[in-house]
Amino acid sequence: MAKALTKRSENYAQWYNDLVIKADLAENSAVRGSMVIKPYGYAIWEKMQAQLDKMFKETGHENAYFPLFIPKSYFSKEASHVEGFAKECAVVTHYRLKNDPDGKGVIVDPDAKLEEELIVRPTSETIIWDTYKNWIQSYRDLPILINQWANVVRWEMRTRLFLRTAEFLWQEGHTAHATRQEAIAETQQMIEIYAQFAQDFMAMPVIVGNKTETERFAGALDTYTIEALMQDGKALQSGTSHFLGQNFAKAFDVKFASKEGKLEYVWATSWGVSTRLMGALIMAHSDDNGLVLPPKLAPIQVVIVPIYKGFDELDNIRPVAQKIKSELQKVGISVKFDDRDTHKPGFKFAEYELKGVPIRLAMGPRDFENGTIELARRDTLEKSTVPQEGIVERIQVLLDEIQTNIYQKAFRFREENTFQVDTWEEFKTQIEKGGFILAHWDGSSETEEKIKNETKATIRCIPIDAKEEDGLCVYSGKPSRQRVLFARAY
RNA sequence: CGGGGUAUAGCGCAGCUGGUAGCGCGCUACGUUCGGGACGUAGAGGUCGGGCGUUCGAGUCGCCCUACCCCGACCA
Repeated sequence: MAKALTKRSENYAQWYNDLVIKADLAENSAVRGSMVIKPYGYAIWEKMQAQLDKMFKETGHENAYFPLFIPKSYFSKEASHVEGFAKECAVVTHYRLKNDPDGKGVIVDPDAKLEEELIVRPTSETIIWDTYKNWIQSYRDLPILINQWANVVRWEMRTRLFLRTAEFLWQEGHTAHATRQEAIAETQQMIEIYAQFAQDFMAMPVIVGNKTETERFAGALDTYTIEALMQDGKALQSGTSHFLGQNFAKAFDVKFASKEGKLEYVWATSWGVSTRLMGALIMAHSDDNGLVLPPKLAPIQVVIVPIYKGFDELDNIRPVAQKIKSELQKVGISVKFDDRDTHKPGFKFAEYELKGVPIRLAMGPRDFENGTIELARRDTLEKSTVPQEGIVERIQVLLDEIQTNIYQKAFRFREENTFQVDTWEEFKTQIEKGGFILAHWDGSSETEEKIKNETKATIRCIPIDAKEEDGLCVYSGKPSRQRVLFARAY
């Protein structure tokens, strides 16, 4: 009872915060805006990482690592890029401390000032393109398909655990190509990988589309995004893939000799997802009892809780539980047998619900007598008593079923909260209620800006699968050829 | 950066018109419990964010810092 969560209906933001803390995913640190990711939260991130890393490697990418610090001057090479990040950079100006001559503590040694300040990377395009310059001379050196797993720092004004933190973990892919076409194909391939990951592993449906010019990545010619709808009706940008054109190649003078012997600038892409995905995962599925994790990303897929009075009963149960555990492990299912004597079953039930473990097995004396076991699924909270015989197959099937079920639940939610809107009045009313709005837009940044100012809604993306359809802009009444996706966003 | 708030035990909080700090949870020990967050008994734990001032006396009053939180502004 002490751990009761705030209800989603009472205060969604508070619910989210409570959940992150109480499910032991992360906590605020002593440093403003920077979080400590706790072991259980990190375990989920590791599962995400492992799967994404596999998908990147399957598509020919390799991992590398570039420096945390970037010379300040690099940021002045690509104008729009620096403009996008300048206001949120941490800057290293000195390299040494010394004892405060006036008393206690330490001070920054004024004699240890750096010739050129170093920027803690907010993203690595600049240092990577400066490096690629030395790697690329000929078309034979292309493509370069590199990813790095790293931390980055963006000095955000306001932060929220996982969703926006001053320091966060991510991967950033940076590729170099001989042709425009190939770079665009790469950009599209990676957004599709993100979409596939979101849907198949996070059980979270996403809309794939292009950002408008104003919402684009600083320095990109085109930005693809996956947009997910959270339970409170707000959108969460969950991954982006950028076609950078020749902007960075020109800024860092990266040219190659083509087959025809001509010197040409390289074509670039970059793409990334971050620990923000944790926020997406939490908000997409969880309920007032706690986390609901898709089996494919759950650090513990099955937990076995023994119920007993006295150690003789536990001694009966233990071998049966151990046997089930090892049989499940043999087929690749992660299992925890929680035989802690320090907590009662009811406590454990509540705890694993809070932590979103997809399947809970409970076995007591009654089950021991009858050759049964109690099986509870987290997504529906349904309990049933089933025979121990065939439990492995049953669980294998059920894990898949849960994975599918929570995807479908999220998908249904999105469908029920996506609205086609054709008038400005309707738009203003609907945006207050939340959800995705599909509406016509005249394609101008001015209109986009005005809509944002009046409603706080932004164009999340221009969906790539949008069908052509003549219509009138919901704001300006000017002609439009397709609907775009509006929402209020995180 | 604007507006609002908070700072007292590990966490959440109370402490009125000033008199030397308390509650719940958690923690430790022992016992009884154990099929949905157990109970009893006994304990441990606090320079009251920092500084200065008023006062015989400050968690409490005044001033000044600092940090954090919320709402806005900002945010590939």
